[in-house]
Order: sequence, then C-alpha cells, then structure tokens
Amino acid sequence: MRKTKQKEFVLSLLQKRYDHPTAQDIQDQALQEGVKIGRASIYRILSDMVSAGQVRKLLTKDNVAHYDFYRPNHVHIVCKNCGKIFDLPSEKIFLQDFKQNFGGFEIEEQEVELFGLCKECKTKNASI
Amino acid sequence: MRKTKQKEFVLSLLQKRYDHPTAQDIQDQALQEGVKIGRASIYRILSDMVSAGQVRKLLTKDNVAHYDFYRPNHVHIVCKNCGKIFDLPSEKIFLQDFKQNFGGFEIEEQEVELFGLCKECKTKNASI
DNA sequence: GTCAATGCAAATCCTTTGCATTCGG
DNA sequence: CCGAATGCAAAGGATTTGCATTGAC
Repeated sequence: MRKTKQKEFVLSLLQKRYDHPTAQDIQDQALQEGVKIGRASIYRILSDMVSAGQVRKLLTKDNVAHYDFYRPNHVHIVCKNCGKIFDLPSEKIFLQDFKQNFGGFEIEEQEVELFGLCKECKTKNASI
Repeated sequence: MRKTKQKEFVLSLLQKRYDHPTAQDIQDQALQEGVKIGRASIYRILSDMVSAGQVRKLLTKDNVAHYDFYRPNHVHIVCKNCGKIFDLPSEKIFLQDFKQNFGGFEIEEQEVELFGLCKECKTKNASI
C-alpha cells in the first residue's frame, strides 16, 4: 500500500469534515484545491478505507453513499427534509451495549440512526 | 389513489415476508404467481408506500434497496458476510427512547442496525 | 368516459472495471 | 526499474422518467 497524494487528500478531508461527504463531494473539493483525482480512484480509495475500518460508508435515502471518518460510538441524525446528516455527540446519548449473541448471530458493530427535522427545516417549513 | 392488483400484491407480499425483499425479488415473486407488474410500477408503488410510512426502505452495503413492511421497534441484524437481513424480536432488546430534542433537532424515528456474522456464515467460514 | 396507474423502453445516475500510463519506493 | 496506484472511458446495475395504453371508479 503506497502512500499517494490522492489517499492523503481523501483521508485528511474526511478527518476534517463532519458532514459526511459523498464521493462526488470529495472530488469537487479536490479539484477546487488543485488536487487531481479521478472518480475511479476516489471509489477505490474509499473502498479500501472502509475495508480497513478507517472509514464508514453510510447509505441514506438518496441512494448515494456518504463517507464518514470512523469515530466510535457516534450516532447519526438524518434530516428527513434536507437529507443532511449530523453527528450526535456521543456523550449525549447512552449507547446500549449490543455485543451479545442473538440466536447464534454474533454482533460486531452497531449503528444507530435517528430521523427527524433539523432546526433549519423545522423553522423554514412548518408545514412538513 | 386507486386500488390495483399490483399495489395489493406488493403490500400483501411485504406483510407476509420477513426477509426484506428487493424490488427485483418482488417482481420475480409476482411473475411466479402470475401477477404482471413492470419494474417501474414496483418502484413507484414502493416509493409511495415509503412516503406513506407503510413501508421502510433499507439500504445495505450491496447498494440495493430492500423493502420492509413497517413494524415499529424492530431492529435489523445484517450479516457482514452473506448480506442477509434479519429482524430482531423487539422484546429481546431494550430500545432507548430517543424522541428528545438535540440542539433543535426533533427526532421522529429511530433505526438501529446491528452488524455481525449470522450463525451459518460463522459456522461455514471460520476464517472471516 | 375520465384520469390515475400501469408497462415498456429509454434515460439517468452512481459505482465498478479494463487497461494503458504514471510514479512511489 | 518494478509493480502498485492512478485516470480515463466504457461498462454495469439500480432506479427514474416519458409516454402511450389500460383499467378502476
């Protein structure tokens, strides 16, 4: 696994951002900062990072994959109106420990997602 | 909203099945039972049902949408090897009530997913 | 009879793959 | 230099859309 500026860019971007960008978002940002990355490379890099457990792949209702630097015990809050994904500070929530056996199923990871309306959408559009 | 045999078929299928079929699965089953439904109609029907809250759309790592008749307080267990999605009987797990306000975000729904290895995959392939 | 709902096929969009080229070690 | 990693373009696969046709009411 060689160190390339493409990989460095993707990882550092994900570490900096908390808004769960898509592959497209990452490519746009790269081009904007003068880093050239092809779409295929983005997907390959992200896929490797997901396999390595560094990055988490989130699938939302828009059918587009969002990528998230792995931060344990985080909970995602998805706005049903604008689709934005927020991180819920983990201290605010008690995550029950699900790592038990259920009928022979061995639980390795848990993911909690909450859906609702974010502050902005609730204010802007009271009719939803 | 007119009652058609396509809609009836899709809804009754989802009510009967607990294995979260994809649009393709639904169409296959329909054809097998002699009910003719085009792919577009399946997607339109499912999309309407999701909007109406009758059906839940699940997105898994295979990038294919799975559909699930809405049963409150269910927890999904996804096998990381074979991709099967199981329902966890809700009595077996304590679902914390997340319906609070977090920084102006109003929580309406919660979804908990657990990932691991199902019994079969764990037995068959100890190397994973 | 009307118009919502369907089926078909084409279009669209995200993601993956094949392959020649580049560049890290 | 060698071969892993990249970029490009084409391919693949799921979902959506346009439009003529069908069928529920």
